[in-house]
This record gives sequence, structure tokens and C-alpha cells, in this order.
Amino acid sequence: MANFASEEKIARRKAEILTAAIEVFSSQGFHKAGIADIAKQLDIGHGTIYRYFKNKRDIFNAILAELLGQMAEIVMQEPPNTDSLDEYAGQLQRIADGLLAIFNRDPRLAKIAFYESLGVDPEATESVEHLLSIFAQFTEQYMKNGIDKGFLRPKMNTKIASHLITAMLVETIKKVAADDADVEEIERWRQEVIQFMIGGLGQR
Amino acid sequence: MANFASEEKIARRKAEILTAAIEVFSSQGFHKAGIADIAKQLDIGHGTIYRYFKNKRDIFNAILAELLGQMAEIVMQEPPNTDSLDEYAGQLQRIADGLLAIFNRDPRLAKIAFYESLGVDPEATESVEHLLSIFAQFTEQYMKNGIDKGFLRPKMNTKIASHLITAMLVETIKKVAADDADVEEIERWRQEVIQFMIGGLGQR
Amino acid sequence: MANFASEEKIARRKAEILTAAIEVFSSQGFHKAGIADIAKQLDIGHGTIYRYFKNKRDIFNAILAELLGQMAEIVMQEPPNTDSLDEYAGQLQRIADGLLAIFNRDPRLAKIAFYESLGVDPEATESVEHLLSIFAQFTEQYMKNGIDKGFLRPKMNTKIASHLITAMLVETIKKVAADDADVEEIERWRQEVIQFMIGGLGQR
Amino acid sequence: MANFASEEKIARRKAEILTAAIEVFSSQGFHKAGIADIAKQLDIGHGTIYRYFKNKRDIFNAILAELLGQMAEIVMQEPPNTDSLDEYAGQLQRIADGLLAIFNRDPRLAKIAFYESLGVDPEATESVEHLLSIFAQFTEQYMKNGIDKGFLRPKMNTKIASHLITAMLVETIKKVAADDADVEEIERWRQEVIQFMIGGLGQR
DNA sequence: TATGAATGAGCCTTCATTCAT
DNA sequence: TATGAATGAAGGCTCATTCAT
Repeated sequence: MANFASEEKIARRKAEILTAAIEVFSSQGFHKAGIADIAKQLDIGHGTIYRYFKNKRDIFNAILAELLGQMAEIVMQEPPNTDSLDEYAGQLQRIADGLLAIFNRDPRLAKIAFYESLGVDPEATESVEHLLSIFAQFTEQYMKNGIDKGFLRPKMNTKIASHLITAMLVETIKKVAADDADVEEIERWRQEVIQFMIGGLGQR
Repeated sequence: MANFASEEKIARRKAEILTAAIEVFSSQGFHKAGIADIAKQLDIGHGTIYRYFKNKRDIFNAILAELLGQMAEIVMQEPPNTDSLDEYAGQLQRIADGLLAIFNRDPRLAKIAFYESLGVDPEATESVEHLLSIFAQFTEQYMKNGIDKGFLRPKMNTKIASHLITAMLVETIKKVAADDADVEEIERWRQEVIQFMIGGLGQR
Repeated sequence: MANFASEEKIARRKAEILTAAIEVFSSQGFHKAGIADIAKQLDIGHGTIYRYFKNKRDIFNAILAELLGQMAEIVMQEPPNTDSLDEYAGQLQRIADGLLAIFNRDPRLAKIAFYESLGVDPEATESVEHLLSIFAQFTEQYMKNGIDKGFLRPKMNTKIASHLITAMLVETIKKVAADDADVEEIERWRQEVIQFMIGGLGQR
Repeated sequence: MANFASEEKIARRKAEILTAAIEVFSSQGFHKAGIADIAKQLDIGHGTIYRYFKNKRDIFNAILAELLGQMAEIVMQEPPNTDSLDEYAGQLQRIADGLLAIFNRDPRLAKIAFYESLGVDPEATESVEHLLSIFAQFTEQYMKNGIDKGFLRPKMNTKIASHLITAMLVETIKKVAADDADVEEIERWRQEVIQFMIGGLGQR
């Protein structure tokens, strides 16, 4: 029982540190940010942070892992077996909504995932790219299903197209998070993305 | 006259340093890379570099500016007054080809522009984002022209759509440069991007 | 009464801590060893240690003092009034045996006394050197007695010779303890030391 | 040529740093001493030191290696084929003189080799012990030669005896260096050591 | 003009020690 | 009495930048 309480307390402390670190990393950047800055934010001794995280990099890792985990969950929730273009559009909508919700809750995460992570080291970059490639793979499944069922155009290179979709989604997240977009702006992006994905630019 | 010769020499030296810096920054990353690494590559004293560039950041700036300039030129070459969807597709094709050519010539530039620059500092990120927004603005012009002339769908949010197109183009560049793609792979991306832009995923 | 019991308990705890500290200090060295390592060995909180010892240095002091006390006792037991070379040799034998017994019981003490203590700080070094000088003083008494009685050579510089004997004894302890020598090896050292002391290297 | 001058300068700088480090390490001890202390002693920036040595440990290594090298040279100069006890005594004398000269020139080296090196880490201790064991091996050769030629007592355990001799020599060095002995005191030690080695304590 | 020796700000990290519970 | 969370002094080390030669 005592252990339980203690573990919970530890978890809370870790979370506090991560929260502070998100603020510091997103506003100053990983390299400029110092452990001391994170500690100051929490008004604790900087040595304390090392009781909860092995080192600076470990803190960044934890933030990234938590975020990527959340994102992965959303994507993997969707079954790749929709039956019509509308259904598919709805699915894309849900995924976009889920991801946007994360970054709407805390836009600083977008800065960390899509900007800072690229400057930390190759491994961090790789983590993000890896998630995006998983996302792309899922997307590819959805698309192959759509082609099989005849509601997506058949001659498509699904591998490439899935990457393009991923890029558009990431772009949406970046823009929505970066500009601290209001609800209407988000809605506009959401609709345009879906419409673009489905029908491109051309006049039908 | 002496001055002219001298200036030319200076320009050549600067170019050499930038070439070495491209190699170093793209392979090690901006933060891990040291001025000494660049100097070693050229077999010159590292103090010499400071005779041509104010500081490390300045070197990165120069690389970025040169690259962004080249990219801008390609985009701004195209007049925003095509008359049909086919013509428009051709235009997109030419732009994509132009940009891809740059990064095909030196794939390391893609790493610098679309990865490293995001981890350096807010200003560098801003430079890239700025160019991309210029690109998007041009794209928006092309699109408005297309809507006016009736070959693009009228209900489009051109501002958003132009950003999405930009994102897809950047993604293409990243993938093509990163994976050291062969001619055929590039061709596949080129075609898929255009087709996607024009017609989306849907079965027409 | 309660106090008596308590004091005993405290003494026992202190002894436990010292035992653990001997293990830790001798295997890791004073500087590399952490208070936490000692606590872990006993499976107690590291804060607890500070209820029994003022600080890390104090623990080392206690180990050293206990050990040096034991060594001193053995030396001071011997009366400085032997009557023949054989008797004297027997006395040296007993002293050597007594000291070797201590370090045979726990070879790690040799590492602490003759290695680690020299790297801790000048004061610790001084403690050991002080004991050895006391030992040398006793030895000197034995030797003066031997000279007076005519069984040791008269022209000897007793001060220096006593230090040399001390050094040989310490060397014996170090080698015997360090190499975890078996009974026969110890016996060889014991005999050689005595023989050397009495007769040197020369052919008589 | 420029290279030659430069290399010489580098060697000089290295030597300066080592000299300062000898002072700092011997007076404060390896662990308490800071790189900054060494730099302050030379009135140079502490970063400068890292241009010449990889790290703090590397500086200590260099001091130790230089010293041990000098000591080794002296020992290895003596051929193991003396023909009489007197000759052998003379040889021991020369070796002792050579070693004492080193530590007379700079008594702080004794502190470093025979005290500090034991608290740095196992490897440093090992370096010193290794040299002493080499010294002991040479000594053993001398002794075996003496036994063969009949001027040393035949029943001797040469392995052990050589270690005892080594210990006495080291003790002499320590005492002579530590107490900053004057010429006469050194002479007394020298004579007593030799006499002791040859004839032990006993009345002949 | 070129050099590279010198510099020191700055940062991460460790761990002995304290003290509230 | 026992604990271990919190602390922060302390110090090793890096590297961009300067500047005398």
C-alpha cells in the first residue's frame, strides 16, 4: 500500500517534470534549454530531476514516447475495411480529429514532435519518422481496401499516396498547432484536407 | 582590378566553405557539427573560416539562403496564368522537376532544409517556413487562376489547399532525397503527386 | 537499563555498517564508493547511516581506527627484553603471526589500510603512518635491547632499521592478503622475512 | 621546420602543465585537485589544459608514466652478473642512488607514486605495482646470480626476498622524500639499507 | 591573409548530506 | 528510530570565438 502511494507520487512527479520540460523544450528548443530551466519552472532543485530521469535526453525521450504512443493509439483504432468513399472520408475525419485533439490540447507538442525532435539527434528523428511510417502503412491498408472495393481509383501507387496523405495530415497539425488556430480555422483545414484527399484540386 | 580578382577569390573561398559545411551539417547535424570539422574537411585552419563568416550560425544561414534562393527562382519563373487543367498539371510538373533537380544534384540539401534547419533555432525554421509560404502564395495564385478559368473546383479554400500542395511537394523532395531514389522511383513520385493533386484519391 | 540495551543495539548497528563499508570501500575504493552502496548492502535506507556516523569520512575513520587498534595491541603485547637472537626471532615470528592473522581473517582490511587509506586524504594517510611509526618505535626498542645484550650487530642505525623491518612486514601483509595466499605461501613469507631480518641476503 | 618548432613548443607546454599538476596533485591529492587549480597555477585558462591532455586522469597518467619510465631505466641499466658480495652491494648502491636522485630532485613525485596513485583507481595502482614487480624480477635475477656464484645464501626464496628488498627500497624513497631529508640522512639510509640487505640484523 | 593557441562561458551530472515524515 | 526525497555545491569537459603572430 505504501508502495502504491509512493509509486503514484513518483508518477506524479515525473509527470510534473515532463510538463515543465514540454514548456521549456518547446519555447527554447532542446539544445538551448537547460535542466536548470526545467527545475526553475517547478521551483525545485535541479538535482531532483535526476532522481526521476537519467538525463536530459531521457526527458525528451519520455515526452516523445508518450506523444507518439497517443498518436499511434488513435491511428490503430480504425479498422481498414470501410465500404464506401463516404465511409472512408469519415474514417479519415476521425483520425484527423483525434490527432488534432491531442495537439489542440497542447500545441507545444507539435513543436516538439515536428520541429525540435529533428534537431536532437538522429535517433529522435527516427522515432518520429517511424511513427509516421506506421501511420502511412495503415493508410495504405485503408487505400488498398478502397481500391479493392472500387471506391478509390485503381491505378494509384498506394505506397506513395499514403506518404502524401501523411504529409498533408502532419502539415495540418503543424499549422493548426502553430498558429493557435480557432475552432473555425481548424474546421476549414479539416474539411479541405478531406476534400482534397478524396477529390484533388480538379473540377469534377 | 585587384579588388575584382580578390573578390572573386573570396567568393570562391566562401563557396568552398559552404560546400564543406553542407557535408558536415548534413551528416552530423548542426549542433553536433563543429567548426573544426568543416575546416578539417578543407584542410584549412578553423580560424580561417571566421574570416569569411561571422559565426557558425552565419554559415548555416548562407547555405539556407542560397538553397532557398534557388528554390524561389524556380517557383517564381512560372506565370500564374495557365488555361487548362492539363496546362496547369504541366506547370506543376515543371516546378516539381525543377525542385527535384536541385535536391537530386545534392540530396544533402534536403536534409539541411527540411530536417536540420528545424532544430537550429526559431529563426532558421522561420526562413524555411517563409519560403514555403511564398511558394504557397504562388500556388494559391495558380489555383485562383484555375478557379477563375473554371478548370479547378470553385469551392476550394485556396489558402489551405496551397499549403497542402506545398506539404506534398516537400514530402516528395524529402523522400526522394533521403532514400537516394533512382530515376524510376522519382518518376513514380512525380506522377503520383500530380495525379493526386489534380484528382485526389477518389474514383472519378 | 533501557539505555544499556539501546547502546548495545547501536553498537551492533554501527558494526554492521562498518562491515558493509569494509566490503564496499575495499572493492570500489573510497572515492568511487557511495554511501548508498553501503546502505544497499545492508538493505537499509542510506539516511540511516547518518544516524550512526557523522559522514562518509567518519565511517572510513572508524574502520581504520578499529583496525589500527587491533594491530597496535598485538605489537604492544610483546615485551622488549628478549635475551637471544633465537628468542628475538621468536618474538618477530609472533608479531608477524598476529598481524597476519588479522588480515587473513579479512584480507579486505589490507586493501583499506595499505591502499585506500593513502588516497583518502592526508589525515587518513597520517593515521596509518602513525601506527607504523609506533610499530617501528617498538621494534627499535627490541633492537636496542638486542644490541645491549650483544646478539644484534652494534653499529646498526636502529631508527632506520626499524623502519625497514616495518616496511618488510607491511609488504608481507600486502602480498599475503592481496594474493589470497594459501597456508604454505604464508609460511614461506613468514620464514623468509625472519631469516632475512636476522641474517640478510649474504652467505654467512 | 615550422613543425619542429611547434612540436617543441607543444612539448614544453605539456611539460609545464605536468609540472603544475605535480605540484597540485601532490599537495591536494588527485581527487581534491581540480583542473582549475592546475590552470590557476600556470595562470592560463582551464580549457587550455584540454588542448594538451584528454582529461584529468590523462594528466596523472602522464606524470606516472614519465616517472615510472625514469625508474625503470635506472633498474634496467644494471647487468645481473656481479661476481662478489661487494660488487653486488655496489650495484644495489647504484640503483638506490639512481632512484633516490629522482625523488631528491622532486620529492613530490614520491607522494604521487607511492601515495596518490593508490587512490586514483585500480589501474593507476596497477601501473606502480607493475613497475615494482619488474624491479623485483630484476632483483631476483641479481640474487640468483649471487647464489650461483656462491656469495648469497643458497636456501633463499628469491621471489619473496626480492619483494622484501623492493619494499625496503620503496620505504627508503618514501622516507627520504617525505621528510625532505638532508644529505647526511640520505647517506645513513643508503648505508643501512645496504648493510641490512647484505647482513640482516644479526651479529655476525 | 591564414592560422591555431588560448580562452571561459556554460552545461550536464554526481552524490554527500539534510530533514520532514 | 528509519527513511528516502530533495538539494545544490562542485567540477569535469566542450567548443564557438578571438586574436596575436
